[in-house]
Order: sequence, then C-alpha cells, then structure tokens
Amino acid sequence: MEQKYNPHEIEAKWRSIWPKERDSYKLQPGDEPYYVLDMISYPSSEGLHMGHWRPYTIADVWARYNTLLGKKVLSPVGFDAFGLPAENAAIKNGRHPADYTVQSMGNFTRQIQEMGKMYDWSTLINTSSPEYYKWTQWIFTQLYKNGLAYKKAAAVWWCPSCQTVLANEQVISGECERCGSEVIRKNLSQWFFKITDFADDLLSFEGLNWPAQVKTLQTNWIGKSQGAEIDFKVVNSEDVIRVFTTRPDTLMGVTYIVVAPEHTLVTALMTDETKGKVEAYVLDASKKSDIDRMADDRTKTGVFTGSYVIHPITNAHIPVWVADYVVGTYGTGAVMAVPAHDQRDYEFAQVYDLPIQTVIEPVVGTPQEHPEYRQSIVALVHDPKQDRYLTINWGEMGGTLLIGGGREEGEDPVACAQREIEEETGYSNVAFINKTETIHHSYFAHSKNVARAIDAVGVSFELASDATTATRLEAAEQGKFTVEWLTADEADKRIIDPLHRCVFERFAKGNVYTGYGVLVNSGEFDGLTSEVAKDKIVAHLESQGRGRLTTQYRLRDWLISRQRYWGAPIPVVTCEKCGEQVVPDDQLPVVLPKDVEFLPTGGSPLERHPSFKHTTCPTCGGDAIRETDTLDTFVDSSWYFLRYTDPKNPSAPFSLEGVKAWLPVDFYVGGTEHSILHLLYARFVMKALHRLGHVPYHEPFQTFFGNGMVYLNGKKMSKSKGNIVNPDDMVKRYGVDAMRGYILFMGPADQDVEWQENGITGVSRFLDKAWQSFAKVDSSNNATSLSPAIQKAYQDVNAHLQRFTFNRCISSLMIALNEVNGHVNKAEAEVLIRLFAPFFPHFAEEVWSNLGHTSSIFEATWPEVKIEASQTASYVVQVNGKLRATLDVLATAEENEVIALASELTAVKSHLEGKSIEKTIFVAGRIINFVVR
RNA sequence: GCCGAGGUGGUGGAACGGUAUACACGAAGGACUUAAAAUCCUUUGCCCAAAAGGCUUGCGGGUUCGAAUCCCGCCCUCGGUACCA
Repeated sequence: MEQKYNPHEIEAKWRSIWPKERDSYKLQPGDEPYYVLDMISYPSSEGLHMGHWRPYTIADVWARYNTLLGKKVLSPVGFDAFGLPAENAAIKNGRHPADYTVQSMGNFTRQIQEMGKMYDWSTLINTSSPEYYKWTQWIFTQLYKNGLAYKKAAAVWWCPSCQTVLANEQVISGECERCGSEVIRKNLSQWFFKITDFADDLLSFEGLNWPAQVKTLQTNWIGKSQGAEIDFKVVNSEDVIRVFTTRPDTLMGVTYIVVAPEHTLVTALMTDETKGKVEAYVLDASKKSDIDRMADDRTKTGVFTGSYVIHPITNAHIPVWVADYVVGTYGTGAVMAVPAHDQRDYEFAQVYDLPIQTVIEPVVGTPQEHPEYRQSIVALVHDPKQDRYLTINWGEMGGTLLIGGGREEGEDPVACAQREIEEETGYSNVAFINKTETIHHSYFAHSKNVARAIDAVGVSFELASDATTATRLEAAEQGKFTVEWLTADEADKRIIDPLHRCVFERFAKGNVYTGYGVLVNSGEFDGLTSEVAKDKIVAHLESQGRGRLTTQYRLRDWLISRQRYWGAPIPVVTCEKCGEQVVPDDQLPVVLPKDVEFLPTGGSPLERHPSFKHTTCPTCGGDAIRETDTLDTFVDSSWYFLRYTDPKNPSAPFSLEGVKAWLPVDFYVGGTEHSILHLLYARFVMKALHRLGHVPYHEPFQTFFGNGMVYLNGKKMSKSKGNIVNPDDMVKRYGVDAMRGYILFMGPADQDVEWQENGITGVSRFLDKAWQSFAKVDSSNNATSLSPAIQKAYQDVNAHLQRFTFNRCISSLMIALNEVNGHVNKAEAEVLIRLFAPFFPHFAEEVWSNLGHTSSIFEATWPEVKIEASQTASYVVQVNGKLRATLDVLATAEENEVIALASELTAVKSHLEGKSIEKTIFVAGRIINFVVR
C-alpha cells in the first residue's frame, strides 16, 4: 500500500463518509455531556478567513480530543445572520439582506464543511429566522415584564454612517465598532437593558476558567468605585448640589464646586450677571464633539456661575463653576474640587487662580519617626530568606486578605484578617478601608507592597482561580517561608516602609499629592489618617442627612434599540388607551416584513411600513402603534448557546433538561476582541434569565479560551488594508490537515501571531513523512512494546493538551517522528495515529482504516500508555554553575557513586584541580554542581 | 496618565529556578538528476583559523550552588481605557 500522500483525495473521501447531522444534543442514558463551542459568526460573502480558521481549528481539536476521551460532545453550528454587518454588506451588493444572507450562509456552510469540522449540522440555527427571533423577542418581553428593559431619553452615541445609535461597548476609541466612522452624541429616546443591575454580579468570576486579561478588561469596563455622596446646599435657594467623591477625607480642602455643562441646575445657578457667559459656555461645550473633548490638549476651561454653596461642615460659602472637565454622565455630574489633592482640580485652579487648601500630609519618613501613624500599617511580614521586613498597607490594596489561613468557617475574611493582625501585632487600631468582597486581579497587580508580601510569605489571597496563587500557596506549604510578627519596637528598628519611599518619589516629580496620609487644617479631624477620616467624616455627614456612602460604576445600561431594518423587531405596542405594552407570548414572533424600504436614512425603516406600524392593541383591540426600532444583533448572540441544547423546539426557547445537562459551555473559543462586547452581554443575559428562574445557572461559559489574532505585516488582516491571506489557496495547495496543523503550529494559540506563508511547508512535509512511515507498518509484527519515543510523544501530547499549548503538541509529534526515523511497529502506529487524530482528522482516519480498522478512529478511545522508567539517568555536571560535561549512568546509581564518576570526568577534573570543593549540589537524575574556590 | 500583555538566533517560536536557542522556516554546502522541482545528508546564536575557551534571552542591579524564569530600578513594542472625581 505504499503510495504518495494525497491529502485532497483522502480529505474529500472522509468528508463524504462522516455524518453531517448527528442529533448529538439528544442525550442517552450514561452519556457524559461535553459542550464545545466557537463563537457564532455572521455570514459574509467574503467567506472564511484566518479569523475564522484559528478558533474553529482550536475548538475542533478540543471537540475531537474529548470525543476520543469517550465524552458525548456537542459541537453545534449556526449563523448570526441578523445585524448591521450583514445588512451593510447586502446594501453594498445591492441586495435584500434576506436574500443576501441566505446566499452567504450557503457559501459559508460549504466552506466550513470543507474544513472537516466536527460540527453537528442538526443544530443549525439562524438568528434571522422567525423560529429563532421569536425567542429573542420573548427574552425581551421577559426582561421588560421584570423591569430589566426600559425606554428612556438619554445622550447616546450615534454613528452617522450606519445611521443608528450604538451601545457604549460598540464605540471603540470614539469610532463605530462596525464601520470605523467617528460617532457623535445625540439626545434620543431609546431602549435599554438594565445591565447595571448586575454590575456587582458581573464582577465575580468565581469558578470560571477565564484568561486573567479578559477578567481584567471586564472589571475595568464595569469600573466600580466606592465613595460618598455629599450634598452642598445652594446659598439663597432650596437647590442642593450633590457630588460624588472617593475621597471624603479631603472634604475640608474643598475650595470650589464644579458642575458639568449638562447639569440640570446650571440654569438655576446662573445670575443675571453671569447668564451671558454661562450660556455661551454651555452652548460651546454642547457643540464640541466628544472627539474634541478627548483630544490631547486638555487645558481646562470653565466659567463661574455666580452662585455659592454652603460647606456642610464649616458652613463657608463656596463658589460654583461650570466646566467640561466634569462629565455629566458619571456620578452626579458634579464634583467637589480639592485642588490640593487632585491633579485635575489643581490644573483648573491654576488657570482661574482659585485657592488651594492643603488638608492631607503624607507620612514622610520611617515608622520610627512617626509612631503615631503606625495604625495605618496593618501587617509586618518577615522574609527569613532575605532577612527583610515588609509592611502591608491596607489603604493601598483595597481587598480581602487571609492571613495564614486561620479563618473559621463562615467567618468574614476581613474580620478574620483584622482579628489575626490585631492579635499578632498587638496593634489596637488597625484601619481597614475599601472592604470589597474579593480582590480582583488588577488591584492585586498594582499594589506592589502586597505582591511583595505574598511572594515573601505565601500569604493566601482570596482570588478567583489564578495560577500564580497556587504556586505561592505551594511555596508557603513547603515551609519555604514563614510569617513572623514583630513587636512594634523590633520592627521600628529594622523596617523601611516601601509606601513611604513611594511618597518621596511623588514629591520628587512635583505632582499634586493624591495619596493617603494624615489630615491637617481640618479642625476636629486633624491628626486622623485618611482611612479613619473617611469613616468619621461620612458618619458625621450622615447624622445630619448631608452625605452617605455610595458606589459608582462606569458601566452604563446596554442600549439595545437600532434604527435599522435587519434585526428582530422590538415586540412593543403602544395604545392610546392602554399605553405601552409588550406583545403577548402567543402573538410572537413579531415578524419582520420583507417589503421595506430599508436603506438607512436616519429613521427606523419600519416606520415607513404602514401595515407594520399600525396595528391593534393586544389588550383592548383598538388602534395601536408598533415600536419600529429593531434589536441590536448582540441581543441575538447573547443567548444562542442556550438554543443549541434544543435547537428545534417550537414551544420554548430551550428546554430546561437540555440546559441543565449541557450548560455551562465547557469550552468556549473566540477572539478576545469580544471581551467587553459579546462576553459581557452573554453573561448578563444568562444572569437575568437565572434571576427570572428560567435557567439553573448564572454563568454561560465555564472555560473561555481567547485565541489571538493573525497578523500580516504587523497588522490585523483585513480586506480594507489589503493584507489578506486566503485560506482557500493554502488548502488547495497543501490540504486541510496541513492547514490545521500549521494554524496550530504557528505559535501559542492564545497569542497574536504573524502569518508566515512558508511555515506551512514544514507541516506539509511532516505529514508526508508520517504518511510514508505509517505505510511501511508491518501488520504481521505482533510486538507490543512501545519505543521510548512513542511513550514520550504520548506523555507530551497529553501534557500540552492540558495546557492548551497546541503548538507544542504538533512539535511533540514531529519529534516523535524524527526519533522513530520511519520505523514503527503496528502497536506503535496505533498509538501514534490516535495522537494525530484531533489535529489531523482526515489523515488519521485514512491511516486508521489502512491499519485494518473498519470503524472510525473517532469511535476508538484515546490511547492509554504505560510509561516505563528509563534504565539510565543523564546528569548535567557543572562547576560553579557552568556546564562542563554530561554523564550517563544507570538509573539505580547512588548519589556518592555518581558524584565520584562526575568528578573524574576530564572536562570536569581540569576545573577542579588545585581548588577545594566547598559544596556539592546533587539533584537526583538531573544535575551535579561542584562549588569550588 | 492609568490598566493589561510582551521583548529569546536571519524568521515563527521552545525551555516545573537546573544542558538557553527544542520544533519548524529560511540560508549555505553536498548527493540524486542532462537540468530543474521534489527528496535525502551536513552546517547554521556571536567571538576565535580550528580546538580549548569566552560571550549571549531589551538595559542596569540583586537573591541563588545555579536566573530567560524570582526581586528592585529603567527602556521599548503592542492592546485596552481615557478629564470616571
């Protein structure tokens, strides 16, 4: 059967044999369900590109691997055919979106099937079909009925090219996520989903195996910040200006108040004298685009309103200014300005010559110079290895610290840390601030004090699953470090507090001091540390009803309405008598009519379709008007993974049993560019459905694998840049398996890679050589022993699969093939080819068949190989850490024997002569290091 | 500015604190061939004629018997974010 490897023939053959539809979402008793998913894509006529191939290949490898492990794998497929991208492409091609997407889906289907993906086409869904969007609309009505969908007038982003509003998440650096046009602000009445209701829930990634980077991105996007609201009563008026601040400890340093130009009180605040100037300023600000406001030149501008407010503690009169450095949409749209301790306020004060009042003084110096502030140091950590003492300053870290793991069951971690620290240090006034439930990775990273302390002692943090934590805990358990608490006197003698060094640096750079410290010029609060002062000042205000603790988020509600045609109609009807109401379930779907003048003109196209717009009221039967906006396509894709578990169900969006069995998705693959779009929306919808009792879980994706992008000439591949590599051409030349192999071999799957055309020849040659080796297998040879090379390949491929280092899987297979040098016995071939199978499915299937098997290799099981211990051990021999020789000995050799042999090696001996051996490092089976002098 | 990821040969990239440069591409030389392609063999981090030896993971320090890896201080590249109080 010696013949040349002909990938095209083999691949076409197996694709015609493999079943396309398998109903794999239907579970049988005893099945172990495993859900592998890649992100639903919108079908474009341009076809598949590298952006599809990479995640698709990764997901397919994982699906096939898990199939071989004996799991029942669901690997579904569908198209997100609704939405702007599809509609824009249709318009460009002069077609109706419905026809255009049907054609594109046909092309896509053919191309995907040519990839040899293990998709189950019986799951096929199309978000633009009434059978699907009926349930997208149903989800809207469910959220509406529970107060999670609402319409309101707001300043929203508008894309002048796409002629529609956009969600905040869809504006990338001031440009439309789809077309790249500069967006502008408009005041419009729009529909929103109340994602802010879930802000805190979305901050927790507990139990999820997600890349830290994506978690950080989402955490920053949500932007939680804790502080206080403080009310400033306007002089000679009943009006109150409410400000938000994270620094209530600086209240005594407030020298003016700033409101945003959009603030509702601006008109009331201006006086006859200032009216002209203020109105001109506000008008000017409204004309300024956000792009201008984002420009580099940030010279602060503003104008005095003519009004004053009363300071809630001193009763002093404080001037109120309008300035556009305060944004109207965050917090309360007003700030208390503390120019002494805030960079922006300082700059503004400089421009308009406003008073600057210092109220915080940093603690400069060492603790022994300032014993009175010792309360702000919460932990002293001793690292015996380096004999150094570290402090942890709670104010810097904002999180939960578990000291030594002595937490009793159910005990609050903060309380525990406080108790332990107080017990251990004898410090009585330990100050805690920012008591958040968990430490997020970002907090952890920018607190150098804490990071240092953890490294030194392995203090356990309550972090979401994070590899570095495990390593550190391990170190602590192995007793590499101990925690030693000093008395204050002992510590004072030896400690240098890193925080204080940091303070010096800030001053050296000439910045405004924005850190924590001790209050001065603050009357009754003088001498308190920032941490303590915050609590006391807020408590004081609260007792008078002038302030309270509060939390702000950067996250805004999700704007879901679009003034475009190609989307699910928002299922709302407004009747003069009965008011606004959602369409009842039995009248869903609200069908999107086809005969619509859909070219974007700024208004909703459905508005111009009288028989759609004018309808009857579901309640009273009278005349009523339909909502003519359509839903953002991200709504369609925020629940599709649920539909796959029961894709044809006509009476429900999904079945509870299906969701219970399959969700959360075990392995989800896609580009990290969706970190704060799709991935955040999908989590929100899942949490909302969970709150309403429709699903038993609140997270959709257990493991998310974010694949990197493929670049060409240093830039993301895109048609407009003209730097596209067409996968089809590669497949035509080298075959699908070579293409898959190369996609994986290029580099780590989670990192961006630069496309190198030549690289694929290496994989192609490898397959060719492998083919020759398998073809030579002597099937009459009954030997069962497996060569060390095959054993190693088995070990390595397994290890690399666990770590998702697919590039190393391929190189391990290459190494094995080089090692066996064209000769494998039948037993070895049967193991090796199954290791090939997830990566090179067609190739493996053909070889498997040639080896005499009548059923598919994917009905076989992943091999189990017993690893035999090696007979010999190979030592590296060093002198003073420099490599001098290698030494092969029997694995059973004793330590002193090996050392004796090593010291006699000529290459070693010459470096030992005339010197005395101070120490000999011996690591069994690995290394010998002679330390000489 | 802030947050995150990264910096290793000519290139893509390997390396639980333990032989740095695996695997592959490319290049050079050779074999086969009338010739080319394909294939096979050899060489391929730098210095030195070779050997011996020395140097080398962005830069500078440190810890360690031993550092690409850990710590401290910098520089550069790429992503995210942006007057968020």
